[in-house]
Amino acid sequence: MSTKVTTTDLPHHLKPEEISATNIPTSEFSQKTILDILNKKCHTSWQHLKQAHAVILKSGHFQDHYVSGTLVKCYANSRFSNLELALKVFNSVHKPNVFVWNSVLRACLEHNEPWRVISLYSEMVGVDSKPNKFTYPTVFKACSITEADKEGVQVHAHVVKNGLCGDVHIKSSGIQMYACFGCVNKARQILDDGSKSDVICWNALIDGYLKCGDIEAAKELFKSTKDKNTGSYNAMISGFARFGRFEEARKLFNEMNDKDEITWSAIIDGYTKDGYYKEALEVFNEMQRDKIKPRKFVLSCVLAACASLGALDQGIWIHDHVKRNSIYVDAVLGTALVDMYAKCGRLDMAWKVFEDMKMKEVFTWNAMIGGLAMHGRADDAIELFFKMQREKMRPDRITFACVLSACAHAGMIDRGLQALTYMQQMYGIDPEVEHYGCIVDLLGRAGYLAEAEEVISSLPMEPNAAVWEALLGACRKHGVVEFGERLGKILLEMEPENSGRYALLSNIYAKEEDAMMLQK
DNA sequence: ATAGGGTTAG
Repeated sequence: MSTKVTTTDLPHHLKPEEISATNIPTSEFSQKTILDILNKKCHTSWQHLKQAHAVILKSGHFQDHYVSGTLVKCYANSRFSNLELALKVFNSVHKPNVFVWNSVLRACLEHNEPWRVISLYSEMVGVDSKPNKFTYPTVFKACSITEADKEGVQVHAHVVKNGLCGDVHIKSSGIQMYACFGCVNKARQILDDGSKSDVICWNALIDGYLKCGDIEAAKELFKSTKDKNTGSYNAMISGFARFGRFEEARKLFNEMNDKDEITWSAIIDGYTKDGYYKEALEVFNEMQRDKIKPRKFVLSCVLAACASLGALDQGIWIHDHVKRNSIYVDAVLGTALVDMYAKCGRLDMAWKVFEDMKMKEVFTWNAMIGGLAMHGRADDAIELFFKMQREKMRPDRITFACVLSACAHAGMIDRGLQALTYMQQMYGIDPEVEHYGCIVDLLGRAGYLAEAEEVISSLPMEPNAAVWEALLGACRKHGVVEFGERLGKILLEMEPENSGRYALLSNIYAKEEDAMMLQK
């Protein structure tokens, strides 16, 4: 092994002086020692990782694929996890073997770059590095996430060609993938291909049937599954809850002996999605009596319920729980907190959480901008909207809906119309029905009813109920009875089950009565 | 020898 290191051997991020600073005689490092260091120390200490990297380069162990593959994993999975560095290391490996390839594919998947997984996989096949049974679950999953159905089918063909059909890991991820594409029959074929399946394969198909809406097939399969585990129940419960079939969900739930956090959050989330917020909070309390420690999944669901109920006390309790247990506030949990505080009228607290968050995603900004908009603080909302762009966060269609609604609430017609143009020209986002709803609201609130109606009649799509509702609200505000009445009837025809519409319509009549009383 | 699968969410 060569002990000399030239700069061309180096992944760019490691400077020559960082390598020479390692004065330990490299001959003392065997492969086993290096792997030990990588696996034990380098996940938490950046310093250790860089030193180990230097030693690996100096000692020539970099050519050892077992070592370089592990190094790729360390850069991707350590606490400082950095995909770009992992890729740099990978790119400097000469003729990577299948282990190194698998490590880099995994790294991309875990860093939410499924497209990269697919393109690296085709590169891998192109350079004739033969994938093995560890490669395919990662690639199938990447195809599922990106809904790359053509690629997925091809990859499946490779599995067949390589004679790996019988592997249960490949089977379960393949079933999951086909179900994701809506090809539940293909998924079934994989299960029934004659090789052995395990409970995870069965669960994947149960979930597949439920995702495709075939509840009866799922029930049938669940019944015939011999060794059900918690996951089998969880799949059924979340499926039932998704379709609003709470009695059946609850029945299975009650039958279970060992519920895990997923079981609880499946049912809590089901209630929240269907608007049964009180029930969601009750189940959450039940969960605590059962001594299951809630973590971020459940907490985010419960916060959503608190937000909708305006249950500030419960929300604060959850925030305290997060702090007491030093639960990491990721983008989802943080956004749920911001949203809860904002909807409960505590913009100050929402702002504090927002500012303290390290990981903000576009939906985090949306929650804060939307919260400000909701409370009529249009100027602040717009300012935040610009700040977001200064921080290189790209607004999406929801951001613009929030900004438009801020303008509508504050009666800023010109700014609202500007924002709409800006959205199209700067970000190439075509306005959708939700944006037109905001524009109708914007014009209607300010009393430009004819213009608002004009917008509706020139819509490039079918107006939805929210659009008509915005106009109806405006009619009510400005006491235009006949027009409002006509609209109210349109709405009742569109959504007869929505009782809020009756209230709105009756408000219009009430306003008319007031007017008549005044005339007398 | 090393590495991989299903079920919760925004």
